[in-house]
Parts: sequence; C-alpha cells; structure tokens
Amino acid sequence: MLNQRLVRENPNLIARELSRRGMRLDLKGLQVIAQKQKDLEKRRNLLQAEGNLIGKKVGQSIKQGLDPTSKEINSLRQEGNLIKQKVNELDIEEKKAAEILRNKLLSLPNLPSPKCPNGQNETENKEIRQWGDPPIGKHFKNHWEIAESLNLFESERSARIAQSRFVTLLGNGARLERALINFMLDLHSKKGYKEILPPVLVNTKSLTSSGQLPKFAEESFRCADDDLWLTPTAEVPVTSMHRNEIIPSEQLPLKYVAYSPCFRREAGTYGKDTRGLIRLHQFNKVELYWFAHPEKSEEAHDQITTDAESVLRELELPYRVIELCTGDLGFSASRTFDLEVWLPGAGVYREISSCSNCDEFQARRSSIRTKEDKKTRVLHTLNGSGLAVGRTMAALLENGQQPDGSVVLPKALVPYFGAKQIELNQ
RNA sequence: GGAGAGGUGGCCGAGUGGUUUAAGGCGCAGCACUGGAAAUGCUGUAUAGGGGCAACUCUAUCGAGGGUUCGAAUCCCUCCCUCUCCGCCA
Repeated sequence: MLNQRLVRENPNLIARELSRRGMRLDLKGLQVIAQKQKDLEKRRNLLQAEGNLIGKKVGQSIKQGLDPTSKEINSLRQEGNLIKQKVNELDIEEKKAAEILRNKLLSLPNLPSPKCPNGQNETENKEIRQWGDPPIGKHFKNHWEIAESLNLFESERSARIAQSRFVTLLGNGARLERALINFMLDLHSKKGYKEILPPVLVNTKSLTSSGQLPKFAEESFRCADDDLWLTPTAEVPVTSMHRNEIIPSEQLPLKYVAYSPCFRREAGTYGKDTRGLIRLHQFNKVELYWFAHPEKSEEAHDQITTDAESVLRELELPYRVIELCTGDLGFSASRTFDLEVWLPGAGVYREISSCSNCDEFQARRSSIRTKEDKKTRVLHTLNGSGLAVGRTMAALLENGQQPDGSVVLPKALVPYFGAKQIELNQ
C-alpha cells in the first residue's frame, strides 16, 4: 500500500511513477478524498477533546458534592449530548471517506524503483547475466517425454483425482521432488536462513497484506465455508507471520526459507504449457524471504538473488538473470530479477525464480515496522523463489538426459536422491 | 462439537462507572553514588494520527467490532483467540 501522506501531498508523483507501469491515472479525486478524511479527523478530534472536558467537569462536580440532578450538571449533560451527536455525524462521514480511500489504495500497485528500467511488457526486460553453457540441439527431448519414459509422473490419472493441471509424482519422480526440497532447504539453511514450514491455508487479511487481494481474487482457490484460501506462495504466510509487529533494527535482517505447496488457478492460461511440470494448479516451492532494514534492501535484493542463483549453480543448470521492466513488474514489487533456467528440450529459458524487492509496500499493508533510536519506521520485505521445485525437476530432466534414455543427476543432488542417475525400467 | 475459566503496557499484575493522567513490580535506558562494579536512589521507558521551532500538547487504542452513558479497562451485544475438562481424531 502506498503512503497516504504521499497521496495528499504529492499525487502527481504517484501518477507519474505508475504511468511507468503503463497505468494512466488521475489521482486528483483520491487526493481530495484523502484530504477530506484528514480534515474530518481533525475536526472530530477537537470535538472529542471538548467532550472529554465536559465529562471531566461532571465527574469533578459530583465528587465535590454537587447534586447529580442539579441544573448545572444537567446543562453540562445536554452540552455533552450535543457534542456526541456532532462527533457521530463527523465519524460517519469520515469512515466513508476512509473506506473509499483504503479500497482505492489497496488496489494500486507499488511504485517501481528508480532503478527499474522502463518498458511496456516482457519483451523489454533486460538480460543482466548468464551462467553455464546451454546445450542446444534438435535431439533433446522435452521433460514430459523423458518423465513418461522413466515413469516419473502420472497426469491423466491426476485429472481423475482432481482436475487437469494437477500431477501425481511416482517412484523416482516423487523421490526426486523430495530430494530437491530437502536439498534446497539445507542449502539455504546453511547460509543463515531460518527454516519455516507454514500453514498453506491463509486468511483474507494475510492475502491482502502481501498484495494478492483485493485485485487478484480470481487467481486463488478459496475454501467455501471458512475465511481461508489456499496460499499461492509461501510469501503470503511468511509476510503475515510478523504482521503488526515492530522488529528491533539490530535483529534485521530476518531471513527465512519456507517450503510450501503453492496453489494457483492460472486463470487465462488455457492452452499454455498444458503438458508436464511447468504450469500446475499445485506445485512445490522453496521460498526465500527477508525482512530488511529500509536502507539496506538494495543489498538484500542482490543477496537474495545470489542465494537463489546458488541453487542453479549447485545443480549445474545453465541460466540467465533478467531484470523485469516496469511493464512486467508484479503488483507488490518495486524491482524484480527473474532467474530463467535453460530447457534444452524446449529450447528456451524458462522462469524458475522471481526475486523481488517490495520495499515498504507489503510492510505497510501488514504494519511491519522496525525500531531504531526510539524511532519506528516501516521496514522492507523481499522475496525470491529458491526455487520452484517442479520446474527444477523439468530442468534437471532436460539437461541431464542421455542418449540411452537415462538421466544423470548433478553431484550435489546424489546424497539426497541416493543415486547418480535415473535409469530406464526402474 | 459440549461445559467452564480467561484475554490489561516488553513481561508479571492491580483495577466492577468519574483526580486512572492504567497502581505496583520486573525488565530495559540515562543520570547520581563508586577506583570499578553490585546494591541503592532519581528520571525515563507503547503505537498510530494531528498541532507546535521546541519544551510540550490534543485524539484514539486495555483481544476485535458495535452499543448504553455527560463520562467505559469496568455495564450490554456480536465475534476472535487462549487455557482446563469431556467427546472425536492423525
């Protein structure tokens, strides 16, 4: 959420920055409402002070022995009633204004960082760096062909269990997924991340706090009888873990690594990535998350990205780092680096991690602050996949495929998987 | 799911309609005392939003939201959460 003071004092700045995202907004109306709310609040406060004074007078008079039914007391009571009535009227108006303001503010995205390059859409993203030698050739198979021949997962029967876009991992497939989750959690834990296994059902407040609601309700699965949703990412429960807290600055940064299954409707992607492990309604993800000091979030952003990259390096998977342009930036992000892994079967780089600096945006929605020298201020939050597990498996299959149909696994994974390769007919 | 007890500052805890401006204690910080410390004493110690150069000051917040009242931590209503016992359950 954007700072309300900014709405009142510099709406043009907001409009200008959001235009970099391709939004054309006139914030004059919003500014008027914000100002109105503040004015009403001021008037109400003054009236309340008057009312408090009368209340005090009545109390003192009675204490001094004045008859509670006397003229003086009764006239004070009348005065008090009058004030109360006025306060109520102001209060109703003020709440209306505050509600409108809040709803509008909650559906405005974050301002892009000054460092975020301008652009209309994903075609204008900037490549930052590349790592590894991407194997190229027509003979490489897609990961679902490999998985099928190795009998790693079952898609058609999964539709029987749930729907399309669900997958059931089998045998070595299930084992590999589990190995990857453990490997990633261990790798990040060793770097000082605290491991979290969060609830995957989250309430409306939590989804609002990290920015998925109110705008993207159609992207999440909702429980019919409860105020609970299936989380689209561990970012949601981890953000809300510290909702309404003040974290002393000497404790920052708080670094968490959270494994969770993630649930997304993937509305509007019919026909896209219908086969394999790339786009599912349920997938596993290991998420990195930082609560950082507001002045140190840029370094934190570099570090969280590097930490996410380390998984790909350990797994010897070629990748590149892309900086998203303003037009491709997510709702809560001010700046984002995507990691894209090379898929030789598909012959493309595919997003496998998104590392975002959300600066104050989520923290303000969640009221997460830090305290330093008696001053409280909103802190910064960052998140990055470390990594999407299903897509990592796809990349391992495509990059590790051998002419004989087996798949060779990277050394780092062997202790976790228990074998150097996945053979045919196992 | 049933019955009962609770929810007050960083923590413990008093407070059942009016000098509560939330007592007292613990913790923490500063100062004094000390060779240094302990002990002791004094002062300070929440959040949000306003006003003021500042000292300071106003408003709200005692689980959340409503209500009664001139005045609510205290009374009423709704909801949430915690604990104990019972039932059910991995």
